[in-house]
Amino acid sequence: MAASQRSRSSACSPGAPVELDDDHGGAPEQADQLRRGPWTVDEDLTLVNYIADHGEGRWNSLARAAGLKRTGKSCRLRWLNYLRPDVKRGNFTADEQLLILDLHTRWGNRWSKIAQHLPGRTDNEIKNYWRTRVQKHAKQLNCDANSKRFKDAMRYLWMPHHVDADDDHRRRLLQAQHQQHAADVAAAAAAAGGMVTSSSDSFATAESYDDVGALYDASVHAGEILVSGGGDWAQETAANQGLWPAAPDQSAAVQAAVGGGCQFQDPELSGWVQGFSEGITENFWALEDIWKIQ
DNA sequence: AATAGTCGCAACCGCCGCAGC
DNA sequence: TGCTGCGGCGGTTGCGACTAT
Repeated sequence: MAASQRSRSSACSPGAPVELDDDHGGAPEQADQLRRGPWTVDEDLTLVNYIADHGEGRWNSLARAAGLKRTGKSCRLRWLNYLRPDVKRGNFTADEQLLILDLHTRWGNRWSKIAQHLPGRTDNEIKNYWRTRVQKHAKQLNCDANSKRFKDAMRYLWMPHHVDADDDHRRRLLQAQHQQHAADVAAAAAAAGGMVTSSSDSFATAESYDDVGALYDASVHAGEILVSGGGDWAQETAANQGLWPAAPDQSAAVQAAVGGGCQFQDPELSGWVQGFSEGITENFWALEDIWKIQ
């Protein structure tokens, strides 16, 4: 679990008591014993086991009752961002990236609101993704990540792969994600001595390819997965399906789309995107990921 | 092989709004 | 009405891992 992650060994090393400076950190009598910094495996297990037995919520009293020398706030954050069984880890899929782009256009930095539409993703993860990757590429392009121009370009680059993906491909993607997820849940359960169950993750119980597909379809219907969840780009994509070339490689896809009648709202975008695709996309992990899968 | 620079992300910080008293 | 405790949010930090030289 935590052992597989890079830990943050700061001046507040694990086990080092610190003074309480949290704004609502919990029991004052424990202020001189509170720990900060990276969580240990033992702490993770304690928290997971306690929540499995008693449920989550009331974080300060939970921290005390569980015997954790952490603030309630820290426990909540650790659980929500890392320990929850339904937390999905790994790279964002093309669908997720497009969705983030679309939702960010609507809501800006409302990360928690955006995260509500990406099952298994946390606001912290989406925020980190946006700040480290999206903004990096916007910087490379010398434009604002919030600008319409940048977002149009990103949608353009991702959309051909997005719409070319047929249902089987989507299901394979989803299956892979949830197999990993199920493995993570199983690992968590094993680490917790079998006390953790994947109660909220129906995908983890899927036994066959068709099960995953059915769950996927149901989730899309239920709005849990917003593959084409009402964003303008998605509607445009659906309307234009068939116009995109089935590209054998990344550069060919971009070239074909640029020269293939793609209509940009910004008349200058076509040439700009072409330059982008020639110079920068090799660093764009999302595209690599997409093509790797194909 | 050593060093410097960059990246990714877990964890922390500070603020806000709400509920209960 | 003001105080206190709490959950939640967005922004920021800092360090290990990775990459370039």
